[in-house]
Amino acid sequence: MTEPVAEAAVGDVLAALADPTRRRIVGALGNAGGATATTLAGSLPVSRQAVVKHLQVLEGAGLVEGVRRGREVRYEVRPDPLDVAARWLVGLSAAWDRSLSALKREAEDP
Amino acid sequence: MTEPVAEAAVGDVLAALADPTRRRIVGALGNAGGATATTLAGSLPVSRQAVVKHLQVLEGAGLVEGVRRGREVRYEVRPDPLDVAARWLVGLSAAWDRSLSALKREAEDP
DNA sequence: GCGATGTGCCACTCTAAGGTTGCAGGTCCG
DNA sequence: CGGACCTGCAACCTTAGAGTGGCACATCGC
Repeated sequence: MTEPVAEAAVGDVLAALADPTRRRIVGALGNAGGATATTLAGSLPVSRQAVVKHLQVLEGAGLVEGVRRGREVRYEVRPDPLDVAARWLVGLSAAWDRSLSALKREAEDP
Repeated sequence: MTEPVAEAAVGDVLAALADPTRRRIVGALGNAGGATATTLAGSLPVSRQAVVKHLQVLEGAGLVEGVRRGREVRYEVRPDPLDVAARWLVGLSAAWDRSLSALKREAEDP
């Protein structure tokens, strides 16, 4: 029985990406190649502090990382946890497919 | 610019899978090949009604489907939305990698 | 028919997540 | 130095969601 990935870490990533605002944040961070919380708040319908909270959640999931540069904090994207979560989803899907085909076999050939 | 998948549907799947109890439910449903809410509640630390609510959320995301058979409702797993969500994650990861390598190029070769 | 079993729905509680405002503390620049 | 700018922290509000209990209704087996 292979234990592929840490389930809790995947849970953190899924929970982080479950929020629409956070998905917009990671999207903006992705194609801008990094930004500050203040800048992000400018193109979002929420306040700077709300963005900061979201960035902390994302950082907790390992999806972004803040780097202090002078008086500002630049947040960058960190793709590794995404790969882990994607692999987990694919693995689950494969397990389901196996289970479903097994059921089908059993139903058609008792 | 390809718009690969419906963002809202992916959000539903991620939100559904963000809850640990729901992950346990889909796991149990996966390797059991279907079960009823009452049966599931037997192997979970929550009540039957809580399981029913979770199953409704999962059904709303298209991850499971309930089939009535007599007086009981058997819930089965539906892997398609999982694939969609997995593809979305992979696509996002790829976009980030592109963005990161572009930044790196720019930094090393101005 | 009748009891046992399973489901559906309603009202209710409680906690945590998302959001806001206000203020204090660093940091850059004229 | 002193103002302008950005961040960090704390208190607070509001609502969605996770969970429970209770009761009515349908269905199977005897």
